[in-house]
Amino acid sequence: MKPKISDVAKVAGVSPTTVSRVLNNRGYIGEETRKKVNDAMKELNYYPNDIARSLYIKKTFLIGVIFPTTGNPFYGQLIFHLENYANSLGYKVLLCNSQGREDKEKSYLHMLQRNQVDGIIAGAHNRGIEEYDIPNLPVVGFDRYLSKNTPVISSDNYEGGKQATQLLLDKGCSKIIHINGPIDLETPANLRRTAYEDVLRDNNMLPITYETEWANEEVIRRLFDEHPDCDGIFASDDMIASVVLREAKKRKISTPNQLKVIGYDGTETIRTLLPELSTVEQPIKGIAEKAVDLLIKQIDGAWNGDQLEYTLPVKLIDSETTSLQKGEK
Amino acid sequence: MKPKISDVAKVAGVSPTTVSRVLNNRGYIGEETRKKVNDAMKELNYYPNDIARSLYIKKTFLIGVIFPTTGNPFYGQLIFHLENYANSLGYKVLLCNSQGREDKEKSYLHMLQRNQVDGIIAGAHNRGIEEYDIPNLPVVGFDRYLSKNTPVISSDNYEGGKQATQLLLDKGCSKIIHINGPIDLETPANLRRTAYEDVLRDNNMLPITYETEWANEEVIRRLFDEHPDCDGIFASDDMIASVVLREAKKRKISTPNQLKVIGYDGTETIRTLLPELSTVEQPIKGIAEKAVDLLIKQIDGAWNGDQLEYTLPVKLIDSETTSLQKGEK
DNA sequence: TTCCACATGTCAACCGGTTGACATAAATAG
DNA sequence: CTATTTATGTCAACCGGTTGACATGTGGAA
Repeated sequence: MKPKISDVAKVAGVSPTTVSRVLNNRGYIGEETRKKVNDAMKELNYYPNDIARSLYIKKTFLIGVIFPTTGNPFYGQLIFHLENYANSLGYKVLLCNSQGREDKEKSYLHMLQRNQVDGIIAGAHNRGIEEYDIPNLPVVGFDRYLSKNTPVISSDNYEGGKQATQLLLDKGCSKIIHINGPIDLETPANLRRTAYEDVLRDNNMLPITYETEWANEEVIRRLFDEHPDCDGIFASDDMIASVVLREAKKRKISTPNQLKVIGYDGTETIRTLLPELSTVEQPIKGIAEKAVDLLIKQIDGAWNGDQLEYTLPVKLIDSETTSLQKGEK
Repeated sequence: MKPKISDVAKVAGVSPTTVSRVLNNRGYIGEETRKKVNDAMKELNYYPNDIARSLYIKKTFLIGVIFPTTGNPFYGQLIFHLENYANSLGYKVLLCNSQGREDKEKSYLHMLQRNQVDGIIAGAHNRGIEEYDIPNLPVVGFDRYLSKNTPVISSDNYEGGKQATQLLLDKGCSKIIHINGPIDLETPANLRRTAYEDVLRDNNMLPITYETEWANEEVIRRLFDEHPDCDGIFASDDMIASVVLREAKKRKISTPNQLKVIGYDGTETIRTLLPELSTVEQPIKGIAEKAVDLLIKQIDGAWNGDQLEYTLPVKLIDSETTSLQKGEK
């Protein structure tokens, strides 16, 4: 059986209360006693039962993290930073892969409540769920409006969309098409599209947007079929951009000569595997830290609740797929 | 304050014990009573406190998962499947990104014990830690020997290494170099290297292996500098392979004509971003499910402990970077 | 000498749900 | 009409650590 406080007390020759005092640094403790207790803990390989502790103090130091899947490099990296930063602040992460499925997300939400998590960070690409309005449960959203009172962290989607579109224009594209996720998702990421449309209209060009949930080849083939004269594509994520590049290659459309492509996200994985892809890099680490900070502020009751949206700057990466070719304007 | 069992009992007009009976389906319960209780729970938005429950039943349904980082597509995907499958069996996942750092891994190990996890799944690329020999704590390793009694899941590393090397040979390569992780890590993944060396020696060729912890450009540049006549590279993971491809391109070495390259892992991410890369695909989902099954078997005391190594089959993907070019033999 | 900071012990309540023992009563079966 | 099954209540112990109240005893300062 696992040793408990009373076992440690017995070995150390002190009372259980004293052990608890050592554990929590409360009251007066003599140096030798502290040593005896610590030695006993080591000898018994004792680790305090945090479950019991949590029950009494009504705090678990657990945070639930709900995202579509760690398998996607963007979320994988975001979750890495979330966990890493949370850990450095003494919090632990309960992982939930919702796969964008409403039913899974709901059941995770219940599970997290049963497990008495101190707070939840939930992320983009899930359909609307009203149930995030949980009394006394701090929540932070990423690129996603969860309820009227939950703060949302995003990168500067409008600015990113604007810069990406403007870059294609500057590099001489005359027919620019945008590929985005489904617009019915209520997410700040839609601002990328808004920015794209604004920039095009400002330049008297017609915005055309294709919608696709994932990096769906079929949609991209359709795009090429319907717009053979397209010479610039702004994809709302790098995976989609890479499929675009591939399809262009298949059709002997040269990049960047005939077609310029820019993606979105700029994960380390993409920067390693596909450094030639121009993209808009999101500050993933910054997003993660902001989200955790904000959540813990809520947990500690130190959040005044006035600012609901937090926007972090993006960085344009002008790489080979948008290079200005000689001979072009 | 959060409602508790006694609050539910009050609203439903029954005793706390009856509520518990409904919750756990124990003893006799009348249909109307069950309904009254369920209604009361809904009305109060009641979720049983699993912390309290765990304390009594001495079981948390938590499993700790320790891997270098969810940011890497391979681990990200593996962890996705681990969580997903564990979830389907009623278990929850506590996420730990060790970053391959021994100190972090140790502190995670202690954290997990304090949190009373039912078991731990830990993965490759961490240096040796003796402390995995924890009495009464089920552990499963992935591609990593944790202690003499912990079972290890791996894909068939020897077969994978053999097939990869053989493929390069079959496609006509005459000087094949291998790039691997540090050999001092005690992992079954070293069998990839063993297989490579065996195959080369069987063909009277000299095995040459470069070691690198990560996808390190410098090592790869050195390889090209020192062996300009190399015409086949077997990289022990796809990230490294992609850096090889890039360096080759930089040096105007054409792939696959002058140089054939094959990687290892075959994650979805790589298959999407770099489908031209030949690789050895690991059965990630299968690995995850086997690991969870084995862990839960241990937890349930249903593991006899006789078989310590579990090997799953790999799949060779012969794509463009190893294509046989016309004109070559 | 007196008082107070320091050090430790004893005891019991508490966190919220689980479980077994036992009591009671209605419905159903033999 | 009795025996059994079904349905529910009361009560208390328990899981393991936390905390406050209170007692006791030491040594040093005033």
